[in-house]
Amino acid sequence: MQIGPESFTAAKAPEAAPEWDLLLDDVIARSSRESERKQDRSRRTEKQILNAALRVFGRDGISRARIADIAAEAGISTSTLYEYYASKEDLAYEIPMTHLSEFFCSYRDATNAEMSARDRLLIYLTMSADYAREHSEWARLLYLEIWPSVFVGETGLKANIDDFTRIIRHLVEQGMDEGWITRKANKYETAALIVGSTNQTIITWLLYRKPRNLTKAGTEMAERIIRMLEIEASQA
Amino acid sequence: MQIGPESFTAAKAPEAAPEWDLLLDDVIARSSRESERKQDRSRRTEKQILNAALRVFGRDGISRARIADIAAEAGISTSTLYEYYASKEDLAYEIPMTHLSEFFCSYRDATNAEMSARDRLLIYLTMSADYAREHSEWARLLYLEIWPSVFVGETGLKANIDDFTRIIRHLVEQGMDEGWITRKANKYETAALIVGSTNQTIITWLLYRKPRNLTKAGTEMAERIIRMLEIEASQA
DNA sequence: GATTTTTTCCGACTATTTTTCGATTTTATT
DNA sequence: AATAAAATCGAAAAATAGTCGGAAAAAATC
Repeated sequence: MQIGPESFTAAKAPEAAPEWDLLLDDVIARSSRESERKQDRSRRTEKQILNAALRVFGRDGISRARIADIAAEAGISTSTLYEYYASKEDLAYEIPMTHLSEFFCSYRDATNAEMSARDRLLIYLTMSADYAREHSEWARLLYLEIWPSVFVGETGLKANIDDFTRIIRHLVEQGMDEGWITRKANKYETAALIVGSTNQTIITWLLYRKPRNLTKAGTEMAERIIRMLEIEASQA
Repeated sequence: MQIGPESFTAAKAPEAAPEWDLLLDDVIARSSRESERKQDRSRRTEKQILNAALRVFGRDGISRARIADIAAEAGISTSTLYEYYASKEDLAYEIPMTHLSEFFCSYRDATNAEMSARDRLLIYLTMSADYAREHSEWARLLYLEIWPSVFVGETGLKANIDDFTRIIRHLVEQGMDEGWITRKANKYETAALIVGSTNQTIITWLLYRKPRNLTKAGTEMAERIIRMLEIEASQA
């Protein structure tokens, strides 16, 4: 039995809702960082750089992409680019942020604490796949180059990527409370199963454009995993 | 009904065994390539380069690693290294081959066509995780840097990585024949679920060294997936 | 609205790393 | 031992990343 702030609250069920909202708010706050630039002009430049970087990185991959190309694509000189980002790596790791933030926001808009964890998980996985389809250049960068990178740990992006799986772990816990996810299996293992299956579907599509319809494949995969978890939990 | 060599064989069951062996032989043949060097001296150099590259890439990652460091580690000049590999990228993509070949061989030794597909799948997944633990530098390179890379498609390595999942797809088909994998779900989807879950476990371990015991985690994950597939198939 | 301060931008430069090439050494062949 | 072939290396070129001081633009102050 743990001693903590929750010990003094009356019931557990009513507590779940605000806790979920707090998690999402926390995640969104961390992923959306305001520009520190003073002039409109340079906030525009900032966006131009990020857009150009997304295009060039998406086309050439991080290692093959050249800073000079990105600067040219953004319509500025290379030295100006260095005014904004200390290195190519820094720039690369900055890109996923913006979209991740947008994704988390649209996910928050699409759900609310009254929904069951089961539905929220289904929506989360479905939206992940669909968002990757809609923003395939960004997804290429995130899923194929940055997520698995050894060095994410050294950047501010790490927390954002961890948040992606933290949400799933949280939903797994709620799923256990709701009774459709077994408590016999380790929650981290369950989360790995969910994340891994979904990401594999997305990655395969990014690399081979198979299956053709990622939205459909993502939804089917999500529905199947949830169904399998339910059946598993219903067994003795 | 397809017309082909198999049409003239008597039964289908006896055919399954050689088919499996052929697949494995094919995979192993593709992954193990002999050196084309004429002198012993340079076959030694070749190995020194690959060993050095594994260490340096594993430590620094592909993009940060420097050719000069690898050459120094191998005890040769950088220009000699270029005599062997046309570029850093070429070198990086050559490394996974040797170990993949070794993995496929030890997998073949650990199984035989008399075993059920269920057991062969269990062993495959368990051995994958265990092999990654034993060769963590190599695994880092393969799982975190090369497998997801956009450019694997342009190299000879692509076929070897595809083989890794091809074996799983083949086992899924046999699992359907054996009746413990449902035919209602797409076999590619089932394979994605299996590969994704397993890889996610390995990748998490490589990045965070969690869970502590990868061999145990890999085995548990494999057993759980198979159990879930069995339950799924047993449902109406 | 002129001047001062801050912010942004760029050209020219340096530093680092990759890659090439011809000369040299080593090994195999006769 | 002479010759050919294979392998190695040092030095220099090519490519790319990254720095710096001052000009230009914008904002703030008077």
